[in-house]
Order: sequence, then C-alpha cells, then structure tokens
Amino acid sequence: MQIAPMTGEDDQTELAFPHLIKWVEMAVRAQVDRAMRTLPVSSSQLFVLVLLEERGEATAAALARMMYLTPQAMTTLLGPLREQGYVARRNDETHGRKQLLRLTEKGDAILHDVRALTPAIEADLLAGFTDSERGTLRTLLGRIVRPTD
Amino acid sequence: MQIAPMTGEDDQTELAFPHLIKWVEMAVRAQVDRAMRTLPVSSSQLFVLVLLEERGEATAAALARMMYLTPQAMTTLLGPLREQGYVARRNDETHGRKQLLRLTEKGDAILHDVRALTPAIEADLLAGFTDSERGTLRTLLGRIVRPTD
DNA sequence: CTCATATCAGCTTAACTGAAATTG
DNA sequence: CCAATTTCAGTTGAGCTGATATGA
Repeated sequence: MQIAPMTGEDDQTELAFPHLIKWVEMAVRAQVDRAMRTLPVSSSQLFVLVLLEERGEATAAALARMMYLTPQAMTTLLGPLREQGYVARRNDETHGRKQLLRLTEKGDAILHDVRALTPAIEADLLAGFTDSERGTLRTLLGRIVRPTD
Repeated sequence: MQIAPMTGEDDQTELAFPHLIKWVEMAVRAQVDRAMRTLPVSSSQLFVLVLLEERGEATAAALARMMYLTPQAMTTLLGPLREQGYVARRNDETHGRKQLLRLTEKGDAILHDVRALTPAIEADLLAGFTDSERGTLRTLLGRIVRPTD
C-alpha cells in the first residue's frame, strides 16, 4: 500500500532513469557540498575512505574500478589523502608493482566525524519517507552498484 | 516479497544515503558520458532541455532553483544552448528584467534523438530489476526532487 | 532600501586523454 | 610482445564566489 508499483502510464514519472538519478544527485550534492565546506576532504575523497573502510585494503586501480573512474583520476584523488595522512600504503609482497592502500587512524577518525553530519542531510532529503520506503530505496540503489552482493 | 523492507541490521547496506546516491550517480555518469560524447550538448545542458520540455517556459533563475544550481551556473549552461539554437527566449511583458526561455524545434529534435539512447543505458543499469522494482525506484527517486507533485 | 534577476569575471575541483615507466 | 598498475602532464567541464547592473 505504501508503494504503488506504477505499472500503467504516468505523466509525472516519464523522466528517463539516467536523468532522474542525475537530478537526485544534484539535490544531494548541493547539500553535501555545503555541509562539507569546512572539511579537509572533498566528497569524492571521502568516498574513497568509505570504500577502504569496507574493503580493508585495495589497490588504486581496484578503487578506480569501484568508483567508475580512470586510474589517473584515482591517483589525483589519492594524492591529498596520502599527503594529509588519511590513507597509507605498502607494497604487495607478491607483486612488485601493486601498492595496497589502507585507512590510517586519522582516516578512520574523519569518517567517524562525518557520520555525525549525514543523518541531518538524509532526514531532509527523505523527509516524507517511511522507514520501510527508506529501506526499499537503499536496497534498490545498492543493487545497482553492488550486483554481486 | 520482491522487496524486503530491511528493518533490522544489515552489513551490506550500512552506507549512508548521500554516499549511496553518489555511487549510483558515478555509475550512471560513466555510461552516459560515453554515450553522449558525440552529442553537441553536455548532460547538464540536456537536462535543462528536459526541464523546459516539461515546463514549457521558465526563467533562468527558476531553472537554476530546480537544478539546485546558482543563477550564474545556469547562465553558463544556457550560453551554448542559445548560441546553437536549442533554446530561445523572450521578454516577460509584465516584468522588464525577466527573460522567459523555451525549447526551439531544434531543441525538441535533439531530445527526441537522445531518447533513443537512454533505454540501453537503463537496461544495463537496472538489468536484474523487475518492472515493479523499476517503477518503485522511479517513484521513490521522483519524490525526492518533486516534493509537490 | 531591499530583494530578485541576469550576467561578467576569475577561480577551483574533478574528471578526461595522452604518454611513460614498471612488472607479470 | 602484451596486459595491468602507477603516475606525470596537459586539457576540459562544470560548479563556485564576488561584483555589477537593472527592475519590482
């Protein structure tokens, strides 16, 4: 009852899915950028930290694939994160070229600080949503970027 | 049954909503940018055309608010669109400063051409989704950016 | 006077392509 | 020789802030 499957024609939702996602992302970005203005990392850099927290260790190339970026873009993103000590890296013993990246304590700490900000943003964006709807939205979005989970 | 409400703890979906949307948007952007490389407009410019098609006529300031951008950013976005003849504008008779923007025939035509590309992108991104799940996702996303609809 | 609109200017971020070195 | 990883260099796109002019 709370979620109509919308199988028939509907003038309000004829927007193509890529456009719809872009629209939502712009709404999110406007709020996130404002909230993060005082932080020493950008939202893309922060997301690298989030992935490293989940993964434990990963190469720059693997992170680039997860974020749908070129390896070159990942190098640029990682530069300031290493300089400021949010991530560290070590050589892969079994492979002379690979560098395994990991979160430092400082990186872990900033993630903790940022988590204090996200509930307010989420509450605003999903103001009219029930808990069930929030869960459904989260599940469906997660399936797009995590097909194997 | 097809959509679990996910009320309890779940390690796979603990990602904060802003991060999750950013992730999905990056997946979409990677595909869209590649598909649109040969087109004469960017994805943001294209979205301006989409909004004008829905709205009929709107001022630059109104479009900026809809897209969560500053008016200055909208001026930049509109420049090439007017130069290349995708949008036109006229003075608002009741207000000497306002300029009402509208789609031209050429703008309408490019929207029609682009609509041929979006189904393939959507099919790939939402590969494992049922029609019902697609409708649900579309409805929930739409409510974030169109609170009044 | 204040607020909204439109626009010019300069800046920053975050992505891209191209090219190179290193390793498996 | 080829493929993957890393990184340097240059370029572009798409936002921002500041400042200015105009009209309601």
